[in-house]
Amino acid sequence: MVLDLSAVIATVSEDEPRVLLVDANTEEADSRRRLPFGPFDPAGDRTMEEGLRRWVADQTGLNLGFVEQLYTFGDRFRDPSARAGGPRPISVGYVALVSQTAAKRPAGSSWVEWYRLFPWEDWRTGTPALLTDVLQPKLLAWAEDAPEARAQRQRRERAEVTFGFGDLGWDADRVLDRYELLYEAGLVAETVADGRIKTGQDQTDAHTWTGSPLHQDHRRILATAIGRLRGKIRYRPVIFEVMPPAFTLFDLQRATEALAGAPLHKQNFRRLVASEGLVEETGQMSSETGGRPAKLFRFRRDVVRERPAPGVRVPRRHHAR
Amino acid sequence: MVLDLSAVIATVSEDEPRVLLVDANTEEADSRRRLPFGPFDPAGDRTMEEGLRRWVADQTGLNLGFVEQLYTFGDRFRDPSARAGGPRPISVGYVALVSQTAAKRPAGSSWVEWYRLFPWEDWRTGTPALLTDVLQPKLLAWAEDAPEARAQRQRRERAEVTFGFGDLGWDADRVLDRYELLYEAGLVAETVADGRIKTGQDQTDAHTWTGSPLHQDHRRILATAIGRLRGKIRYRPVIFEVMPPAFTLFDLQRATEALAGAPLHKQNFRRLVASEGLVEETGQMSSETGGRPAKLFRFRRDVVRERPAPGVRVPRRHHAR
DNA sequence: CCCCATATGCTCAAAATAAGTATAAGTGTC
DNA sequence: GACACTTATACTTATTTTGAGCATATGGGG
Repeated sequence: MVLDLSAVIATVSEDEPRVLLVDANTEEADSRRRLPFGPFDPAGDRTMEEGLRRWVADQTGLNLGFVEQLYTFGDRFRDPSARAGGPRPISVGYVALVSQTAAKRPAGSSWVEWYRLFPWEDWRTGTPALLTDVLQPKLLAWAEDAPEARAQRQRRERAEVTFGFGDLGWDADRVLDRYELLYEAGLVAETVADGRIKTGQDQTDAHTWTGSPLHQDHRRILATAIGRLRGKIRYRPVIFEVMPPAFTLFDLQRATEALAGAPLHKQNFRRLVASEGLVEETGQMSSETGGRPAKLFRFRRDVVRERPAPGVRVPRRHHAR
Repeated sequence: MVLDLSAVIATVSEDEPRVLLVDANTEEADSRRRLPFGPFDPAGDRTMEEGLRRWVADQTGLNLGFVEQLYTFGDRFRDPSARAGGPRPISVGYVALVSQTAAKRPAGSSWVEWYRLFPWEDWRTGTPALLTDVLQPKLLAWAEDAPEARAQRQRRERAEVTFGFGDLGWDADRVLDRYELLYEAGLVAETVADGRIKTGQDQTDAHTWTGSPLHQDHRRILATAIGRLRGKIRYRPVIFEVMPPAFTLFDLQRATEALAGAPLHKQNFRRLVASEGLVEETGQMSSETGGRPAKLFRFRRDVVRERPAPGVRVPRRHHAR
């Protein structure tokens, strides 16, 4: 049994949320992009989080700000290509945020826009076309494909709830549920790569919307991280971890929208952020906005001493537009 | 390195939330009460959750309903009595709920009211006297006790925020933060037992409010579980996991209050539960209430197909009364 | 000086919350 | 059987929060 630590290191730059992936090794035959990972050294590290910070600094030169343990992934067949036996890989997954200004590009890895890996999660410009045009029909077809009527209904209802079809509404935090459903339905690159497709259907075009398959269950770990971050921004001021020291309120809004994957009402956003005491004016202005110059703000650290659960107000659910 | 699975198995009976603890072994010298735990068998179990269900059924005869992974605990000195070296214990903590009707008492273990382990967390009958009379002054004294003014202020502010002193308000979900602070301040039995008390003060009376120390960091795992459950009841119908098949609305309210540790407004509670479609009438009545007979309700399973995040409305924060 | 773009301030209706009052329908007491 | 007492349930009201829009401010570029 081997225990390692996997890190979802995220940031927001140019209004896009990004995650650090280690490039596929072109030397190897079946290499895939993967999350950075390191061993856990029980002798050397006092805590797992400390161990994580250490090897991330060693490997990437990044100094992590916010770090939180996500989940421990230990299912058999995490790596379907290695069913033969061998040591079972157990990973403790972590999510970490770094400031967009600090996010240089470590050698051998890349900052990948996470909505290129989860395009159905990006509702910032309305309901994703992929969802209505491709995934919804394919999911319903998959439901029909079940052997008996009962299973068909169950599949259909599960799809309706997790994807908010009809007037159910989209629950932004359920990223993992949606990924798992798509995996089962054979609609992500990993299902195909894992050889789990049983039907005669050609579903290899999943690559066109999810990109190439990631290593092991790393896209699942990523989905867990995105869901956790979306929940977290509501009651902890983690959004400021990805911001530069000074920013306009609209910058802050776009970063929030990037993580939340949903558009926000501009006037209300600024009203709430200000009234909750999350930010304070720096006194300076930014004239890079193209129109009227915007005031620059900074994070008001005192807010954590004043209110127990300070975060940006983001609706958990929203509807198609 | 050893990996095991620890379980916080909780229920609510007679309006008290309870957790299953394995009794201390009176044969052994330094034995303490502990959470049930079992090994993780990578060869036998397909998933960790499956492994957990298996050994819980074997050891206790309980069939777990809701099960959720909590956190993986891997700090060095989880067991301060075993600093010498030796294998480092890593535990994946789980929280599980069982119905109060199914909760028989397995041999060698006991259902312990969790507010006997965390008396400051029970606000159902108002602000706990222990908090205002004992813990608050002792925490402030501990803050004063810091070596320099800066550290004093930091300690004081940390105590004020996590315990909501002044008009800050109590954040019911921060159970772990509060336990950790009390541990550092030497105000729980474990600090004393771990030999972490440095000051000359006699603080062994922590036993009088926390009871005897639990094994290793098991009270920390418990605190994590309570916090998680309190958050969870708001957006998942987990409260019904501890209810019998039929119940009155006031039964449901008391179970909710038990987990949340806060009183709820009766009329509003029933209005919300009904309007959210969480329950439906069974058509029967209960006359065991002492006054006017109450209608019996059952959980409406369909609610999870209708709304993405169905849960009981419980305020996250509340104030002293 | 006018147009355009964005920032910022303010209003208003709808919805959700919080906290009552009022009434119903049983049990037990005398 | 009248009455006190207990709990259940229905309904009202004030307040806060939210969602969405309109109006105005202030820069840059012709």
